[in-house]
Amino acid sequence: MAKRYWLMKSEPDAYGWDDLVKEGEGTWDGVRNHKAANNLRSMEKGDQVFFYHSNIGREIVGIAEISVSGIADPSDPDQKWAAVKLKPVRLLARPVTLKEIKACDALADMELVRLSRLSVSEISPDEWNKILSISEA
DNA sequence: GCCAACGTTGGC
DNA sequence: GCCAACGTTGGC
Repeated sequence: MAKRYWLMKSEPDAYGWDDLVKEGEGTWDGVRNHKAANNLRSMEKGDQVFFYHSNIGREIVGIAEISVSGIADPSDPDQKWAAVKLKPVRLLARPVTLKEIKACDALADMELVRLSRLSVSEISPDEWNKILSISEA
């Protein structure tokens, strides 16, 4: 399957970009929302992920890549929920804030904006490239 | 199976 | 700290 793009949110207090870099590889578990879990199940090794900091910063800070997909959530005793592992790729040239995303017509109906509580959402290649171009502008 | 009440998340 | 959006729960 073609490479896909995702956006994952985390509160930096709980698990931020710095933690991911420190560990080298992070497990994305603890997701207890069906829509988000479906997205996790759709991910494949090599997919690219924007790492978004919610609450503190409210900005996309870096790019990560799925390193292991389709595993069971280790924090779930029933092993019903999905999880993936991901590795940091690089920081963005500069963070792209939620404000900038909302201000951009091409990005205004991203799931991030429409469903602010969804912790894992899919991003179209166009949206991905647009965000990259904002960060490098 | 419907719907109101409640809890949680996250932006402001 | 407040409020809106959404998911879940529980009564019927």
